[in-house]
Amino acid sequence: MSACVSGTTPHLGPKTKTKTKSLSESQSQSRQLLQNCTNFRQLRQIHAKIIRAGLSDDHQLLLRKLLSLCSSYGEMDYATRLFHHGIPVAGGPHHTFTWNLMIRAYTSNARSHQALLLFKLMISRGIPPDKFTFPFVIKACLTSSAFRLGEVVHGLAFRTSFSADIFLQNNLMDFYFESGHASSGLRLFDKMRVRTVVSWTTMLTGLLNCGDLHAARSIFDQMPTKNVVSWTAMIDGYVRNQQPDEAFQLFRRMQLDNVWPNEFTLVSLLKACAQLGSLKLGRRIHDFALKNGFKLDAVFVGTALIDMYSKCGSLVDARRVFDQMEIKSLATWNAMITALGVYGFGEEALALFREMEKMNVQPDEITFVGVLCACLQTNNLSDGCKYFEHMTKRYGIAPIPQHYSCMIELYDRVGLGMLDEVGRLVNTMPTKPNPNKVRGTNTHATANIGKHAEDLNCL
DNA sequence: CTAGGGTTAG
Repeated sequence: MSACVSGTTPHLGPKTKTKTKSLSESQSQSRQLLQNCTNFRQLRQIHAKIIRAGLSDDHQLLLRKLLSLCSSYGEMDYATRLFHHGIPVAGGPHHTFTWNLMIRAYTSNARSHQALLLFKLMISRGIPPDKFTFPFVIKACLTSSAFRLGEVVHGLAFRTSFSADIFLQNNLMDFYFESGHASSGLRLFDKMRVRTVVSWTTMLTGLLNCGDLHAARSIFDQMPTKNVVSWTAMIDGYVRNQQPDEAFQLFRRMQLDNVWPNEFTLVSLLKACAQLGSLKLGRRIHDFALKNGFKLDAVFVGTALIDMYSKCGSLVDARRVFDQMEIKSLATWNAMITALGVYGFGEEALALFREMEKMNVQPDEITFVGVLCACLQTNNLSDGCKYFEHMTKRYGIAPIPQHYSCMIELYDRVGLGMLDEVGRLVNTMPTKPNPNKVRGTNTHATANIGKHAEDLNCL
């Protein structure tokens, strides 16, 4: 199979028609091929074939298929060129779909700025937006923090009949809450004539994110129907407010309501176990997850388990879960490295970090909190300095207060007579250290670690 | 003809 597709500039091919095959025939063939397309390489081959075969008037359909595939492969540069070559300049109402598709594609590929530019172009070209356009654009405003523009778009939609659309209203509520204008979000919610469970849950999480647990609970109690997302949002609200008992109470009520938990629910409950330091409860959740077919490779659950075990005093179980996970995320590595460091296995933590590097997983600042903590555990000042430099020079990661705390503590313990070095380090800090926080990086339930000392001997 | 939203780790 030839991998080489001529040229990198995509377009939708010659205007002249082929004589060998009927157009509808080759078009349905291309459609079939696109249906089974699994990667970008294949896509380019199919695209080349489409160009060779020529296209009928109905080529918008193939264009859309190509565009949505590009979007799912993250190939937005290719999609952009395809779009601008393939979209008719004049445009008409039936092309709105294609523009919407592109706007959404940019946003879901972290290019919401381009999504907004395209929306402006769409308006200036006179392509009429429809009820799908506005929610997509509001989403783009949210992810690119374009608050003023969001307000303008809201106003624009308000002058159309689309402002009554429930999706747009939910989106706008979310937008106002997320950009710190809770009162606007609240007003919108109050004015809504029809509300879905999503409207209520958006309201609920909006209030939780403002830190208003009471108002959130009141909304929760007023909800006409609740689903697993609403229950989980409320449970997680209690966890975030350090009320694990309340979280579990709610979980029991949820089960009485015959609502089945999902991965999100389990993650929240595991966080609650960690707060309680209850290994017993944590193991029960773990058993529950295994019995009910929740995969550890659903990375979030696996990582939450590692964190729970480590905070509840069982490093062995944490390590076991880690080793069982075939798919690991950056957070998974971070959780395990941090756990080893906290338990005093500094060498093992550093070994794991090197293994992570070998697997080409890019570390972040949290990774280095774990790494520097590990150096602190082994009182190894030279390692600490080495990794501190490794972090800033090799990875270009800017130090955060916890890094400085670790380093200062290290100098303090090991580097007697190195006061000059400490002073130099402090002077490079963007913000001055908070003495109360110097030892505050360890959130583990330290009291439990002693109780499970036998676990440590197994390592 | 075909689309869209709300809860996730350290």
